[in-house]
Amino acid sequence: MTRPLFAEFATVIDAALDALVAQGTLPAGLARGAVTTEPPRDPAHGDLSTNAAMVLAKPAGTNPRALAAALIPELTRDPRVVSAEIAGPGFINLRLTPAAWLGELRLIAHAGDAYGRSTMGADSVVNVEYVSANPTGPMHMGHCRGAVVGDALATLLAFAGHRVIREYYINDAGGQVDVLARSVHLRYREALGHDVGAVPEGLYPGDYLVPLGQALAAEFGTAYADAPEAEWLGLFRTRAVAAMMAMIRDDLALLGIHHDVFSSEAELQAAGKPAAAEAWLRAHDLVYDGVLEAPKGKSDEEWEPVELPLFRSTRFGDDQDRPIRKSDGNWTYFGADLAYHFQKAQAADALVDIWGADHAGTVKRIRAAVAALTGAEGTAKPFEVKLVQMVQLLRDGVPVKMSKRAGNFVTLADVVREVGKDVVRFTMLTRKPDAQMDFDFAKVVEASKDNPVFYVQYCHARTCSTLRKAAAEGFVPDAAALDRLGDEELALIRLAAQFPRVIEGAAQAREAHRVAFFLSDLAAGFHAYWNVGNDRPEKRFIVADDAALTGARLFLAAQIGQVVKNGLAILGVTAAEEL
RNA sequence: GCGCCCGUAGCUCAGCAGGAUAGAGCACCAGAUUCCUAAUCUGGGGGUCAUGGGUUCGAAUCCCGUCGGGCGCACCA
Repeated sequence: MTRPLFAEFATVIDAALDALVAQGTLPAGLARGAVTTEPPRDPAHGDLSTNAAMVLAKPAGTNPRALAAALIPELTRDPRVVSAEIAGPGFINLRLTPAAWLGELRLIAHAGDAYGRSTMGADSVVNVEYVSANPTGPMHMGHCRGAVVGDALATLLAFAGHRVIREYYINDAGGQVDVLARSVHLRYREALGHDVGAVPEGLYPGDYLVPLGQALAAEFGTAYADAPEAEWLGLFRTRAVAAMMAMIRDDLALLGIHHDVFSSEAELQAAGKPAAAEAWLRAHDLVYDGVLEAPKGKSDEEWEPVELPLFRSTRFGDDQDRPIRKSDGNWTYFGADLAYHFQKAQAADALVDIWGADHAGTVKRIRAAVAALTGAEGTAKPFEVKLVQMVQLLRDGVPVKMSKRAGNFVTLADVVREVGKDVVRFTMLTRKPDAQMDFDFAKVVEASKDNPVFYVQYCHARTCSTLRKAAAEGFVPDAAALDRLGDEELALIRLAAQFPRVIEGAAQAREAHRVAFFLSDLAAGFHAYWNVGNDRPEKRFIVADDAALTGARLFLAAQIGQVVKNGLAILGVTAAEEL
């Protein structure tokens, strides 16, 4: 066998359905997309369960149980099937031979680091844009979750057979980076000995700009100290953004995150991309000059009706048409972002954006833009925005106070230094992204079974230590006597064998956290099996007077460790060999 | 006023493209541990899946309404 068991049986079921079609029992051409092959919720129901009869009964004009009855003789032809029975409303439950499961164990050993890899993605290109923090300062914890979620998703998609582009969009064209440039200029003058006093309201106060000011003072001397802004703004902006991006890359590297592509908004604009997009949209009557309505529910005292070039996002489900340029003629963030997404779409088959939840309000317009720009001929490129909720930092249950104004936010680098990359990454994936989460410094480093990070890593380390100890006693993993493995061991194999399914499901849903939850389950299963050995020494991995059984058990331990390792690799977490 | 996300056990959360008796951990209760595989273990109680309708053979899951919580609502990125 060269394919994971669940994938293998999906085709077995498919073939059985084909046989029914050939017999004339089942009409040809029925859509089988809803047919599933999965483990039953209750293990007592068997090893594999399919809903094929239930899903196809209606379109076939029959009832589920009758269809199931016809399907069963076909399914039991497979020598790996011990029994097939109809259950409940029309499920077919299959029991497989132990040998089938032992084969899966051999497959894990054979595939090694590639176990779970899928060709589902069919080499299609997915662009995952994540982080994209403004280049105005170091990464703080607000960016962290999106960074980890995006990075793990990118790895997951690659594992599932996609070609992945990891991309970072640098917002280096708006007013924020002018503010940055001014803030740096202040530090530059400060470095030259000018008395600058307190950092004025509206500029970035953080100390991280001090070294840059000093470097610029060393490089340019007093040349720009009293010069008008127009003479230095562009230069300082460029230098500041470059310095901030270097800092951000270093911060990301601490988490093991490396993007393939960094796209600059300023370069995009300089290359005329937004203008080209506007022209194209105007030609298709998707941009027009109009006046927005005053926002409802707000006082309209400050409201001034202005004619602006508006994108018809309402045609694609947005609540309001959106301006792509400001009244001063500059591009709005959206105007540039729209062109940016078009650019990304040209180099990819599908797009995923990872955004902070505070940007939820702009999802509709960008979705509309992608639909408009990529859907002109035929179907639009698949595009998803994944929102990531905020993280509340706690220290022993007490919220960590942060004030952006004072500049004393907790940086990502601080947190990684304190608790480590692996803890940060795994913890960020222990909750679905659209739920808020707490990150408690005390809890995430706790070495107990209550901490999933530890629990999963300990599982891997335990398999390693077992193999080390066994080796010292002269035992090695050996598949020769796998048939000595019993029900407890087979249960563990069944659990591990779900890994390929989990990968495909998670990739399809673009949800890397499912991998983390699966690993917790697998670790729980492994630890539970281990604990059986407490009371029953004959169930331990090393049974000193039975080399064949010990070899088989060690083989099992090695493969469980392998699956945990593969899962952790997707999450970007080190599979430590000892803790 | 509108939009988006959320509402599952006392607490923190899963629930896999609707599927079989809704799961896990914590907490709680009752036991176990002279054996070192104790970085504990076994067992147990506990849920009208916010709520009211609808679709379906079948709904925590899909649709609509209501209540409650969070976030966002012009040329700021």
